[in-house]
Amino acid sequence: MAPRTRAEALSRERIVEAAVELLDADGERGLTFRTLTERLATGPGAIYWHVPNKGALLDAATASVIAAALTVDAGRSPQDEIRAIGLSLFEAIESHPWLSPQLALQLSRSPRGSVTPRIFEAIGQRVSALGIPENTWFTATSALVHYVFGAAGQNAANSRVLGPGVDRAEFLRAAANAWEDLDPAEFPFLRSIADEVREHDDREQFLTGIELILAGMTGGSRRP
Amino acid sequence: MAPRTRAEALSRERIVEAAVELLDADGERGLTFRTLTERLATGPGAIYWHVPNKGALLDAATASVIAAALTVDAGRSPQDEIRAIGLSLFEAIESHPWLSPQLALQLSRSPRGSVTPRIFEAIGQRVSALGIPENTWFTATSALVHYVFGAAGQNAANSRVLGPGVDRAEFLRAAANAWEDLDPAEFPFLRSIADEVREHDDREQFLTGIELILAGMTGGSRRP
DNA sequence: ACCTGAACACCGTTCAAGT
DNA sequence: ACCTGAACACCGTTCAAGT
Repeated sequence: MAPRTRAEALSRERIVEAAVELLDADGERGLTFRTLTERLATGPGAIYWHVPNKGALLDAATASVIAAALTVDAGRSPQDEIRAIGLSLFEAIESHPWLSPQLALQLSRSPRGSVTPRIFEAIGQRVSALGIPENTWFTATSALVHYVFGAAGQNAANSRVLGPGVDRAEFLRAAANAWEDLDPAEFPFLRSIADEVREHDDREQFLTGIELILAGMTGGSRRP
Repeated sequence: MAPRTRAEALSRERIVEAAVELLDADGERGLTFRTLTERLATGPGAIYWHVPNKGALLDAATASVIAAALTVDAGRSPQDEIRAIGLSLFEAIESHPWLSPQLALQLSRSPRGSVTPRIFEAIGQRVSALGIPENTWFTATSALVHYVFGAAGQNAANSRVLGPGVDRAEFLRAAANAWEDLDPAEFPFLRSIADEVREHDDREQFLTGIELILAGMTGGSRRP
């Protein structure tokens, strides 16, 4: 993490880029105005000239990573593209775990922050191509987006715990073992699925969840 | 927010209780060791005697609110109880918006933090009573939990933006109007659902999403 | 217009000292 | 065993001053 000598002039893009690198390297706590100024070989005042505050900087970092994740190849069906977008977001959050709480905050802020609207738009376009009634589009899209965020968030949290040194299979095994040791009276369900936890594949499970929602949307019964 | 004279001795419970009150009143930034010591009429050292650090305090506050939300009356079917638990969590997060990012963090931490396992257990018990194949329980439960968290998180964010003074209908109207003004080429979907956004009911939409997943689980086709 | 860097207010946490 | 409160290291942000 050697401080870089200032070749080019400072710019909003260079600041955001450096912020993403710091976040990727050390998580939320890796990004402070001290680490940032050191990395960019400048002072805090210079950064405040380009960015109004730290929140805006986090927003910009989030937007730049998500925008890249939302561009996926054309698929052979809307369903395929929904799977592709979901998986792309899933992987983006997996490799940038700091995105998860950030997205949770972004989710609101009305339609101001451009991130959530873009995700809604990307998935909604495919939902509207599924051939389901127009008055179900909004709800169906919301369900998909919420599921993706929830699932990806959990996964991000896992990969955060894992860290660089920890083996994934090892981690799952330990978690499953811990669940098996829980009080049978209080946690019968967790004990019953411990075996499955040990062997499951995150990505596959994520996609199966999308499948559940797609099945409910296109084939399932509607609520009375 | 008058500082309370110290009647009873300090205890972990009294500290957690005060923390929840401060969080409810002013969100995450409302809880600092200064506001907490002022409220409890004591010094920081006294709090550190009962609680190891701020993270643990937030965990305890989360656990206390979630535990209350997870106790629901017996329903007439597993589906009914799943709806009841989902709605109860939804409402808990709605009235304690600080729960949302906190849950996102809690989600991982292996099975250590007791919160996520309890939610999994509560929903999983009902899923296992649905009569679907045992090897689908884990994935189905995960999908439900992730959906609940994602949806509730969005709603929490909304209610955070709303604040005490802002009208809900007003807020939705403004959001819908903003979406209608977006570039038609870039955001055709958001424009098309603006009307629906204006009139939708959060709680109903949330439950319909649960219905989608339930339908996918019990009736829908499975992925080839 | 863009950058410098000292200074400010505030935060979580520690710890020697009291009872 | 439980509490006090001054002190420490660190944080985001400001702003007068430079170029």
